[in-house]
Amino acid sequence: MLDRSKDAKPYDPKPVEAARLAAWDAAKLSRSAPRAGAKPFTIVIPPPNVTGALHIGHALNNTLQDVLIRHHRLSGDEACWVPGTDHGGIATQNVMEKQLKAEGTDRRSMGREAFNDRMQAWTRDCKKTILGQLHRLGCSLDWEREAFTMDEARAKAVYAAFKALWEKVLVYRGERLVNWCVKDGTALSDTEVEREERKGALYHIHYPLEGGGEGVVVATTRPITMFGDTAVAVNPKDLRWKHMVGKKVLIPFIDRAIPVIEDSYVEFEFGTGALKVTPAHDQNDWEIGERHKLAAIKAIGPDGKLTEAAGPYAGLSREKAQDQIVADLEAKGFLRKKEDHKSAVQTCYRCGSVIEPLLSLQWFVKQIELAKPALKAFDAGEFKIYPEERGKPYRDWLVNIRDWCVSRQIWWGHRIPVWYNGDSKPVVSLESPGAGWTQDTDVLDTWFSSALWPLAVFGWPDRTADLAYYYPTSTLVTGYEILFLWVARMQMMGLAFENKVPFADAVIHGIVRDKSGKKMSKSLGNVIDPLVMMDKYGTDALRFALMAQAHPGKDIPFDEQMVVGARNFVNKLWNSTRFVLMNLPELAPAKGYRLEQLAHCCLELSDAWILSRYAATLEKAKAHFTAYEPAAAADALYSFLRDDYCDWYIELAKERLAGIDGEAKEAARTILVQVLAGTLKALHPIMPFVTEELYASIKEFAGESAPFLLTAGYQTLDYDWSNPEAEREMAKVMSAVSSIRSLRSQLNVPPGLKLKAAATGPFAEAVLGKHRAYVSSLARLDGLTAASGGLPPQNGTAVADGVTFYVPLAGVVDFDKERERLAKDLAKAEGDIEKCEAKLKNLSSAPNVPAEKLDEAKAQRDAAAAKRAKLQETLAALS
RNA sequence: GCCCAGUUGGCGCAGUGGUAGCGCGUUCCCUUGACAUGGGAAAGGUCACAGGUUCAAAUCCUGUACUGGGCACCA
Repeated sequence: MLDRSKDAKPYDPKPVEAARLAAWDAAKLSRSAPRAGAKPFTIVIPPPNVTGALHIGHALNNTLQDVLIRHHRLSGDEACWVPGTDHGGIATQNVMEKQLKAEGTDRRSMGREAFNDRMQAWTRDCKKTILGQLHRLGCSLDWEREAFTMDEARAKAVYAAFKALWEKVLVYRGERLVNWCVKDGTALSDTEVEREERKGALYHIHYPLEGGGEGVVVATTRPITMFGDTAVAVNPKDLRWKHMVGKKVLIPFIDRAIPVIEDSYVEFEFGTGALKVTPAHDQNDWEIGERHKLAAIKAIGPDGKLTEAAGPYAGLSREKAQDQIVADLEAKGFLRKKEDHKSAVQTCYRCGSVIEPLLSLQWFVKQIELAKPALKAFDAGEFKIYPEERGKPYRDWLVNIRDWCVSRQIWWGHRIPVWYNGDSKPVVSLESPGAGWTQDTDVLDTWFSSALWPLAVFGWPDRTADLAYYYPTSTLVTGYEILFLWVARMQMMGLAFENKVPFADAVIHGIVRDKSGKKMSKSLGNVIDPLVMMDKYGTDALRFALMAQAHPGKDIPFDEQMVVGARNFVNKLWNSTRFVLMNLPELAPAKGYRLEQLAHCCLELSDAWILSRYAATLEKAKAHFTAYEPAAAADALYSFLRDDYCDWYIELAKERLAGIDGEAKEAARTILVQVLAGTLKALHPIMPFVTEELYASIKEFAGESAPFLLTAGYQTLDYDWSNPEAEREMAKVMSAVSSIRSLRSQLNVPPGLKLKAAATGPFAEAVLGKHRAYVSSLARLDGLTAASGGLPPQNGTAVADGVTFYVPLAGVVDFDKERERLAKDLAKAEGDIEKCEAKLKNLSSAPNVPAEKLDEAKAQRDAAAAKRAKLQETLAALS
C-alpha cells in the first residue's frame, strides 16, 4: 500500500504487481461459480497454441478480454473467464519436429507412442509458460477451470461430436482433391491455405497427333502435371481447334494417348485456347473430369515426387522435375513458346510451402446443413460481429461454404475414432471393438476440437450446471485471421449440438504491427516481447498503451513510445494519489469522506465543475467499455484525470487544503478522495495493478471496506452531479487564467514575478469577486482590481472570454512584442468572427433551425465580436 | 474480377451535419512543497481529388486515384 511519506516519487511497478497477484490468488478473486440472481458474463479464452511463449498479439487479445471481464465484475455481473490452451496440431508438431531434427532424430524413428509422450511433456512445459504469462499480464481468469483441447474432458467432447455427426451422416470419408502440404505431409482444409501472387511462366507445349502430325498446343504453368493428363479440352465454340475434337494426342515423353474433348469451361483468350486436363491435380480439371468421366491419374505423390506415371521422371522432386522437363521439352522441340506469367500459388498457412492439390482419401464434414442455422442466427441478429463490417465476409463464407476436410496425416491430435476390419463396415468407437479391428491412423484437424471449445469447457456433452448457467457465453474476442477457421465453426457446432449460438458477440480486433506498420516477424527482427515491455515499464503501462490504441477492428502500429507515455500516466496517477493522501489526516474519519455528507449549498465552482465532469466521465467510460471501445474509454479517463483533475482541480483545491477554514478543507478533501476513488475504479479494467494498490491506500478515507477494488464495484452516484452551468462558468475562469498565462509566456515575464491586473468586461465582476482567488493563484496575480477610466499606459492586455485584463508592464517588457502578439490575436479573432457570421447567416436563413441553436450561434458571434473590439481598442492605444 | 476498410498537422491516430482534436515529436519558459516519468506557453492541417445533397460537409451520396485486407480466379 502506498505510504504517503516513505514511498518513492516514481511508481515502481514490480513489487506492487507481485504483491497484488499474490493477494488476488490467495483470495481466488477471479473464481466464478453459478450465482442465482446474477447475470453471467462469460468469455472463453481463444486458447493459445502450445507452440512456445506468448507474443504481443496475445497481450492485446487477452488484455481486451480482461478489460471486459473486470468491467462486468465491477458492474455486478457474475463474470467468468475460462483459461486454456490448444494442442495446435500441425503447428505444434512442427515445433517438435524442429527440436528433434536439432537432436539428430525424427518422429518416424521414434515411433508414434514415444513421439506423443515427448509432445505431452513439451505441452506441460509450454502450458506452464503460457498460463504464467497470462497471470503476469493480470488476466483475471478462473484458474480452476483451466482446459486443454486434448485433455480427457475435451477428448470426450470431441468423440461425442464426431459420433453425433457420424450418426447424422454429416461426416464422411471419400477420395477427393485436397490441399496437400508436401512438407508437413498432410491434407489441409481450404481455410488453412493462403494465396500469394508469384511470377512464373506459361509454357506452350505441343502434344502431337496420335499416329503423327501436328496435334494440339496447350498452355500450362505446370508442365510437370502433364503425366497426369487424361484429356485436352477446348471450347466447343472454338473454330481453331474444331478439327481436333474427337482425335487423340500424345503426351510428350511417355506417348500416352489422350482424347481432345469439348468443355465450355475453357476460355478462348487464355493461352492457346487448349487446356490440358489433369483431374488428379487441379480442382477445375477435376470437375471437367467428372463431367466427361475421365480417369484421374496421379503424377505427383504425397512426398512431392513424381510417380511412376511420369515415366523417365519418376522419383524426381517437383522442383527438379520442372526444370528438367522444361529443358527436355525445349530440346525435343515440344516447347513452342514460353511467356512470363503471374499466377497465384497456394501456400500452407503453417509452413509456407507450396500446396499440391492431390487426390486422396480423407474425412470430410458436410457443411451446408451446419452452415444454415449459423446463417439464420446471424441474419436474425442473434450473433453479432464487432465491428459490423467484419460481418460481411463471415456471411459470404457461410453462403459459399464447401465441405471441410478434417483428417490430418500427422500424429499430434485427436485420433479419428473410426475402426476398420477388412471389408466390414467401419465403426465409430473410442476403444477397439475387438480383435482384428484397427483404428484410422489420421488425427482430426485441430480446429475440430477448437470448434467445440465453448461447449467443451463447460462439460458438454454432459448436462452440467455450468453448461446451463454459462452457455451460451457472452462475448468472444479474437483476431480477424481466424474468423472462418474458428469463429464460424464454433457457431456451427454450437448451434448443431446445443441449438444456441455459443456467444452472442464476437469482437474482432486487429493485429499488432511494428511502429512503421509492418507485420511483426522473427525474420524481420521487429518482434516485440510483451514480457520485455512489462519489465521495462510495468504491466499496467503495457496494457494501457495497447488499449489506448485498440480501436475496433483496427491494427495497432506498436511504438514503444506509447508505452513510455502510458508509464508516465501511471506515474501521474500514483503521484496524484500521494498528493491527496498527504493532505488527509492520519486517521480516516469513521465513515470516511462521503459525497452525501457534502452540503451542496457550500460547494465552490470548482467542486460543482469537477463533479459534473467526473459523473460524465464515469458514464462515458462505462458505456465505451460495454460497447467494446476500450480506446475511447481510455481516452476519456486519461484526459479527465490529467487535464481536469490534476491540472485544474488539484491546483484549485490547494488553497483550501492549506487554509484554516475547516469546513472548506473537508469539502475539498471529500471531493478529492471520492473523485479519485471513482476514477481509479473506472481505470481498473485497463490498469488493474496500480489502481488496486492506490485504492487500497485511500479506500478507508472513501468510507469503503471491500477487501479489493474489484469486489467494491463501480462507484455509484446517487445524485445527479451533471451541471452544465458550472461547466460553462468554469470554462470562462479557465479562459481568464489562460489569457494571462499566455501573455506572461509570450512576453517572457519571469514566472516568479507576480503581476498586477485590472479587469473589465461582463465577466470582470465574477473574476474580481467569487473567482478572485482562482484567477489570482493560477495566473499568479498580486492585486486584481477593477479597471477604471481609460486604458492605463504601459500595459499588456489579455483578452479572455467575457473579461479583459490590463496588466501594467512598464519596464518589464518590450511593447513591440506586445503589439505583435495582440495583432496575431486580432487576426485570429477576425477569422473567428467570419466563421461565426457565416454560420449565423446560414442558420437564420434556414427554415427548421431550433431557437436554441440560433441563440448559441449568436452568443458565439457576440463573444468573438467583443474580443475583436477589445483587441482593436488596445492595439490602437498602444500605437 | 468482386467486396470491405483506410486516405485528417513531422509520425501514429481519434473525430458519423454546426468555428478541426489527441498522443509522440518540435520550439520557448520554468527544479514554485504531489509528480521533470512534471508544469506553462507556442508553432504546425484549405481533413486525397472531383462532383453532388444541405442554410451548413472531415462527417451524408456518387465517381476517381492511391494504400491495405478479404474472396474468387485463365490452365
